Amino acid sequence: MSSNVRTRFAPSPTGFLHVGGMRTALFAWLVARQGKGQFILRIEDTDQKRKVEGAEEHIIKCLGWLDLVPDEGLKNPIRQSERVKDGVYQKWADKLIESGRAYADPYSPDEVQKFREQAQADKKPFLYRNHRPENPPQWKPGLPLRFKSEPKDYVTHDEVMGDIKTGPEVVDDFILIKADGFPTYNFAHIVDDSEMEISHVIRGQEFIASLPNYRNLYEALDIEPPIFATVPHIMNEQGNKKLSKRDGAKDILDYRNEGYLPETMISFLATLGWNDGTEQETFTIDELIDKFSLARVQKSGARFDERRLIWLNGAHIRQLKLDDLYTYVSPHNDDFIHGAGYWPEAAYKSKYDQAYRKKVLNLVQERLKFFAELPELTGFFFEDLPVNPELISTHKQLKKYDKSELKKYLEKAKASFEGSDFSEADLTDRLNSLLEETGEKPIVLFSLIRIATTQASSSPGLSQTMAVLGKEKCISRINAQISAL
RNA sequence: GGCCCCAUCGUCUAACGGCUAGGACACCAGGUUUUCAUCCUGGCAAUAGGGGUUCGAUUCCCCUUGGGGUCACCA
Repeated sequence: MSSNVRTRFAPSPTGFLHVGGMRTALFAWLVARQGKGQFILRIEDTDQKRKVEGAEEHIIKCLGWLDLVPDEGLKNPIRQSERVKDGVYQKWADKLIESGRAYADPYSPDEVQKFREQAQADKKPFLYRNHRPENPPQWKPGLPLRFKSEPKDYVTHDEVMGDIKTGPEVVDDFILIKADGFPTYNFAHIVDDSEMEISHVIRGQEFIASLPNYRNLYEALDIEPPIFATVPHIMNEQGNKKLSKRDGAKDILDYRNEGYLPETMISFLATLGWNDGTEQETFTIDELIDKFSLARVQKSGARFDERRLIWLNGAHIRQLKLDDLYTYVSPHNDDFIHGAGYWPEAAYKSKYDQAYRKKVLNLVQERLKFFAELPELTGFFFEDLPVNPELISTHKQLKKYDKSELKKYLEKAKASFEGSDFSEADLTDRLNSLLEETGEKPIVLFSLIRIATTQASSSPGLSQTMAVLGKEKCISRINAQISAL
């Protein structure tokens, strides 16, 4: 066996990928990179019934988004269904039949189900081998082929979980080849991992109970087992079950579509159940290649807390250069952004140019948590929002004021702004003078002007915002507010 | 029910058997002369319970409790 590090991501194409699956892929990719080995994508499509159209393309797209590019299996995906056609699994199955380690299962699914229900009624785990037929028929296609196990004690080492001790009671005769001729996962992955010289099998916790069965099959097949690494599940927000699609887990591409950065997702996934022992909170992909280790992966499941993801993305966005941020939020040719990109539609009307949009973006960069928030944050920069009386009637200070008084202040402000060149500095000066003139507190006067000029519940700094909006818009909006009072 | 795994603030987590159990998210308060946000400062908040071993236990052992996984012709 080669000592080369080779890891694989082996999803079944049954739907979209969520953070749990994506994290497993990331860990496998990291182990391959840091071992200077290969990362292989293998599509486990042996269940014809559960196969979902487009799922394979989706998986590749997800890997591409995070730049976890497979060294093998990308251009010509390795599909188990095709290996079935090539007779790969049959060849190994024949070996087992010859050596007496596989036999035909003569029972119908209903009969097996009865055994299972009996075991359940007796409050005992179901073991098929308790019903192992004495003289099984000659195996032929159309019958399930079962592994003839040789139950025994095992101590199985797992890179994450440590040594797992099990007794013979967990080793059973499982199905190798189904009646439809396709191999089960339990059989196919072992054959494939061996033929593809996979060194580390990194997968979710749901497989840990099967490890003794796999050990038994490895022995029967005379295959040296790979290194096992069992990664605990990511739990849902309530923490009571593993994160699942059924349970509302989001498609990983939804995060891309909502405007999360790939580097955010990488750092988030890596630190969900792993840390390097220091107080470092975020990691670049290069730091992860350098520092990641399976041994430091948490043994218990971590809950998925989207708030941390949101915070992390905001932090990454703030660090972006303006031009890079602009590229991210603008329309590109990708299949997921159309028309105005993340901008409000109005941002692409002819009167707004790139320079204007960049000025706007610069003002909202520090408050942007994900790109999909952009229309809400910037709408008023591109179109006049209708006067919203509630902004004043619910304002904790302004609601105490008489409308005629507010009108008076707005008239004064307008008069001052008429003479402004609308540079940020001049506007700041004028706003401060207005404060002295009226003797009002900033919270009152500035809130009033902010509401009049934006009609939004919050905005960037007032003089900055006004400078970007320009004189014409500000004056006309103040007029609109005055007549609405 | 059998088997396996797990157990530190609300959440993610740190702590060769040895400081007042540390950090981050979230939340709360104050500051950065408008709001929101950013940034800064401070605050709240945890070793599931019980036995051992030890001078000393978050750490090692046992029991209990709790949580998760698994017991498919799904992966």
